Amino acid sequence: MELDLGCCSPMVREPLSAKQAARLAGAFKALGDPVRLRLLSLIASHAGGEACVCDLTGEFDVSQPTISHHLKVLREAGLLTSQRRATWVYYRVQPGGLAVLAQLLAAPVAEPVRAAG
Amino acid sequence: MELDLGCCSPMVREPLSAKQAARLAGAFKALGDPVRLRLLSLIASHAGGEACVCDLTGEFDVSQPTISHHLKVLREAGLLTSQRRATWVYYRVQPGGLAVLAQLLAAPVAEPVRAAG
DNA sequence: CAGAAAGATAGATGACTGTCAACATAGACA
DNA sequence: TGTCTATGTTGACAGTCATCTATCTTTCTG
Repeated sequence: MELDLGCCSPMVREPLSAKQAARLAGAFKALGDPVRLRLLSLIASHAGGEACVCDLTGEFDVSQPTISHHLKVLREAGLLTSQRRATWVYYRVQPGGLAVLAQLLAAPVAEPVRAAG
Repeated sequence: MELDLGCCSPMVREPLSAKQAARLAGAFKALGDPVRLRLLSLIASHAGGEACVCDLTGEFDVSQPTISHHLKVLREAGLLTSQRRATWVYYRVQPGGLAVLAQLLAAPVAEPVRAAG
């Protein structure tokens, strides 16, 4: 999944279409779990920008299969990529995945926004 | 709820604490529904930056109580505020609510990120 | 090939969530 | 006061999700 949204103007400028909303909601839902958020930030801030599962499981109170499940959710949401090297599987943040979401949340809400049209 | 996170450096710079992650996950979970995403963008992009429920219900295929429920979720996530004026209840985007999340997602992922510390 | 280690998958289960119909509440107005 | 309109709340139900244990696949090493 690529999180291609047609494009990416802030959602406070004009109403999202139902289709865009469905797509985006999937990505945000993936972020809507504390374990997954921490996984993401652990991976992103890890040396080299990548981490193997063995680097991650020790950080949580949940089982290895649960970690594996969450990684899969993040991968299918277009937020992570994985690569097997020898015995280990390395995850890294998908370039641009978070950026698309950040841009959509970017909000000039300080000033009144007029109706699109 | 105020979405006060201590602060707001990008989550790709250093690992989120479990506490921060729990707080943030609640906000992202609120965004993780297509109806709520559209509600948010409809309100934000509506004339005057606000909309009453009557402006919103017609845009969806779900019942009014369901819209009311979603608005409550967004309000409790710190993303919307509401104000009753006469018969109508007006919702507007909570200033800074989305901005906190956008900043957290802000990601210099193009360049390799080194381990924190 | 056997065994070990890393990670993924399958199936089960309890908790949560989105939805609706029915009812309750708040304000406007006769 | 009573009634109408706009919203919110409650209770129920079906579907989804996070989690676990058990098992499987892949890869390395004797």
